[in-house]
Amino acid sequence: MPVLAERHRGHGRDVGRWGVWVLIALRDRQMRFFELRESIEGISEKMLSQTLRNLVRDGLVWREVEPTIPPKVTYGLTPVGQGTSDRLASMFDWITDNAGDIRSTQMEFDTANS
Amino acid sequence: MPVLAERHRGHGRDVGRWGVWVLIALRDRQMRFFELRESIEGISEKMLSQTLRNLVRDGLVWREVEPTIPPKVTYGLTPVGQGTSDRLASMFDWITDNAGDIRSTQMEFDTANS
DNA sequence: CAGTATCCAAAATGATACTG
DNA sequence: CAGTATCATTTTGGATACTG
Repeated sequence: MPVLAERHRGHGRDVGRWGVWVLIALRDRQMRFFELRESIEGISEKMLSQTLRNLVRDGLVWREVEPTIPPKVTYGLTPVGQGTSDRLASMFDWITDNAGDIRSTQMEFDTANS
Repeated sequence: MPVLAERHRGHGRDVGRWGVWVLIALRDRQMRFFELRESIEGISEKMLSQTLRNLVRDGLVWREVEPTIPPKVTYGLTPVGQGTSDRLASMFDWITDNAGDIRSTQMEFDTANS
């Protein structure tokens, strides 16, 4: 999903297939890096790190470091990120609520085209 | 963006980076294939065709063929697709309205990290 | 703990040509 | 007009090892 509704290269940035899940994960509460890694099934450290960097750059997520040893790094939603996440969640809820419809349509489609 | 809020392979389907733009484009009115191609800047026929097939499969978009020569094929949003598109648009509007914030955050970020 | 670096595999996309 | 087929390329992601 692109941040900034622009398709032209140079502006905006794509948060990739993982960005939406990070935004959703942070909706309930702020989290440490490892908590995000554990709560987002299937994400690698590399992709989580990369996705977070882009979201921070875009101002949707903030990052706070406690320079202890070992360090603690916490992430959370900024106001803009919160609004984005809320609207994203609304869309997900809509899709989930209509999952029955979607599934049967998919099955009909796959049956018709096999 | 995944259709069906599931990350596990086998279910849901990814409408890719173009799906959101198709959903947005069809928000105002139904369109023919070539109209979509012209209104979505940068999309190739291949990707448009592929994206539309997935959206139809997912029941977010309907497809109607007039078997004339040459054929006319029209696409539009189903009720589920309309709801999805509305919520997507709401998120885009939010991001657009906050583009100023986002841009300055990006610039600060890029300055700080160069 | 929270990353980065490197290398490789896989998937998505683009360009071009072609068809009913 | 509305696609599909094929191939090249770009992009993305995963595995692994390493570091402050």
